[in-house]
Amino acid sequence: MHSRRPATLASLAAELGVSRTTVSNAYNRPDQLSPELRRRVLETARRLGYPGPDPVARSLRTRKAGAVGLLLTENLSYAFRDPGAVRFLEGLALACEDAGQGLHLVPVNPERADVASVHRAGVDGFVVYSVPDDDPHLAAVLERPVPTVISDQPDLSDVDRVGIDDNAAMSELAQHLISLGHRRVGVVCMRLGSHRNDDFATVERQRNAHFHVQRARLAGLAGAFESVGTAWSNVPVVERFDHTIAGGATAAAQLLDRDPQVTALICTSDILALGALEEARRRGLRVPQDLTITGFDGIHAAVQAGLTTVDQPILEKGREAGKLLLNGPDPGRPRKVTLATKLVLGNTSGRPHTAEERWFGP
Amino acid sequence: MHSRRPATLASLAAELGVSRTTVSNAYNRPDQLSPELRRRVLETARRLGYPGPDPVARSLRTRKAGAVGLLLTENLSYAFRDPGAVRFLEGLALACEDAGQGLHLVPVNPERADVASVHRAGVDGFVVYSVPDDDPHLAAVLERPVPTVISDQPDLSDVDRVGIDDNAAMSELAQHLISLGHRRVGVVCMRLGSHRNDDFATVERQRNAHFHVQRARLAGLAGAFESVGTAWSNVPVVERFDHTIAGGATAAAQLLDRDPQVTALICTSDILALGALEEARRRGLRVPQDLTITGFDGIHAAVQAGLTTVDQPILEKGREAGKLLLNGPDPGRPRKVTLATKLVLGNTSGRPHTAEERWFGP
DNA sequence: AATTGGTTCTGAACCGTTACGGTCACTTCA
DNA sequence: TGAAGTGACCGTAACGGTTCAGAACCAATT
Repeated sequence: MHSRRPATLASLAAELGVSRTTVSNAYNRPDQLSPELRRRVLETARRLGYPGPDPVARSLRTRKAGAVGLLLTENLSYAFRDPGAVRFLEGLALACEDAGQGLHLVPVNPERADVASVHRAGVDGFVVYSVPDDDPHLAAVLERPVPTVISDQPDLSDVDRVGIDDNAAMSELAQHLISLGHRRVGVVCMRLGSHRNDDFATVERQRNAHFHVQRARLAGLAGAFESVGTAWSNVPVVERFDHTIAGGATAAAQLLDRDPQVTALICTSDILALGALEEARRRGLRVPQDLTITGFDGIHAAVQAGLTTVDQPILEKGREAGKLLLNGPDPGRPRKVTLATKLVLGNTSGRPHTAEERWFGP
Repeated sequence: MHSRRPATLASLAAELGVSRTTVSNAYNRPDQLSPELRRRVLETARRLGYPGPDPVARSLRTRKAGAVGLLLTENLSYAFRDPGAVRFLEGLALACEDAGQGLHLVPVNPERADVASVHRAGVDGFVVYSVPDDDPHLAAVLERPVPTVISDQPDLSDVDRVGIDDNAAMSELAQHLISLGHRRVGVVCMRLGSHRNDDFATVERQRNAHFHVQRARLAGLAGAFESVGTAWSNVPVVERFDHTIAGGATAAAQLLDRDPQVTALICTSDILALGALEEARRRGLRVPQDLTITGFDGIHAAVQAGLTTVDQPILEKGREAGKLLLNGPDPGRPRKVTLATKLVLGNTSGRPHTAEERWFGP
């Protein structure tokens, strides 16, 4: 009984001797028929096991699905594994529940370029979160005749976008480190391309990164440090494909092995920074006395750990993206929303050792 | 251009002078037409801005939506706020991505009984997670002619279910406490009904709780303690409607104010237990020397905090629910999957003070 | 010459609904 | 008393596809 669809609106109408329109109205516009007839319709429906108008057929006719699609470049389950993604989704969910809209997570296989899932999603619009510039799924989304809002990346000129000023935010963080006296630093960043490169990233690779956000953050760092005379090409930048604490730890290790003289490890995400903290502890390096470590994002665990980081309003980003998609009556000009960030000074950043201290102790 | 639908399969066919079938085949069954014609179809599609077959129309015809619906009783955003829910969803997402299915989160307003969102969701089946026995949304789901799997609660005899043995698991935890010597205990539990009662719960209220899981856990406790002579009606049970750490803290306070002699605080969730820990710290009570505190669930933060708790495989529950829904060719008999739990002995449980210790110190 | 088999394409039915523009009987009001 | 209104219901035409049983054609076999 729970798996057959015995009755349709038409068969119900036939049984009752009324038109399909009337049955439809019984469900959707109670004021269009007499209470008595409506009662009879509903009662007969119950008797025949008619579950009410089919949602898909209704969607086809009304041209609305009652749901927004979410595309992210990782596996579907990543959405629930990464604290940042979870926070973004919470915000998006808030916008959806306000509007009574469902949230349809599109399954993506990052391995194969299987765009079919994008074509199969019955949604009224898409929110795209943090995908690479050249993601084929994104291209598929943009081909669909529904509104789209991109968050974080990429920044396409003719598509709505909500994000932060990654360059400026990272630059501000860099200024902080510079003012503390750091000149010789290392960087741990997230993936810069679609293929795995768990290694150092050349300046060229940084410039050509397929991820707008990482590109902007690195550029912010580069600009700040260049301006005080640190040649960026000498700054080691290690990349990690997987965004995990363990990855941050091994990246930090790789960096410290290459140049034990660095006084600060700048990570482009909190997750990576938490890994770096682990590695520092493992090596017996005191933070921040022996090594400064910074993150980016302002996730809960990082703030709790006292990390110096950039707090960005991830939840609001999700909510804003949802609002833009749902409330916006689709104006002509693409909308660009840039939210504010805040530098959070934790206890993982401090003055580097002076040369003397380095040799003779503080 | 991104918001109009200029072309349809039919108009494309007309333009090309072929039948609609052929165009459809070009997308869905490439082997059914010559490569040359297919190329022409696809190229003309691009020229006309045809985005490919409409997903909703396709769903109507094929009778499959390519997505599973998720119903939970709280606001949509709660799914991303509660660590347990997030973990469950991660598991469910794993099952979905394996099957290439989308995940459609149904927006629910716990205030109004707005069942329409359930009727509007175009999905091939539902997973229902932890809703009360009498939830109207659940009733609406069961009326829909699609398969359904319920996780945790409620346990309806004719619906697939995946869960744990809450009664036995809690009983095992109780045995542990009993063997340590605890006889005078207090309990903090989650909501037992649909209306708010942030207060003590009578035995009757416990028995009639609309949440199967809470009912079973309390019953497990009651059984164990009754069997060693502790009259359950004397055991104070405090209920909290909102599942938050802050709620756990105030509940613990309420309990300790009522009976400062309790030697253990048993919480039916880790979140509540983390709150209880906070309150104990606030009062200067040492855990476990002065007070034993236990949780339930085995979420990350709890294990990290060294909480004595019951570890339940939340992720596997989600994944199993998804698999049941997606792989199962709908056998006649409803399937019941019960996963194993594991008692985790942390450092928040210990022997209670003896009478002498209580008065004269250990 | 008739049969067989394979490829390529088509016609028509069907999926289950809602939007739109009526009709019809029955007041109401001047 | 006739015109205008109102409430209740209906017929038709989409909505945009997929599917299945053939038709048409051609080459190869009997």
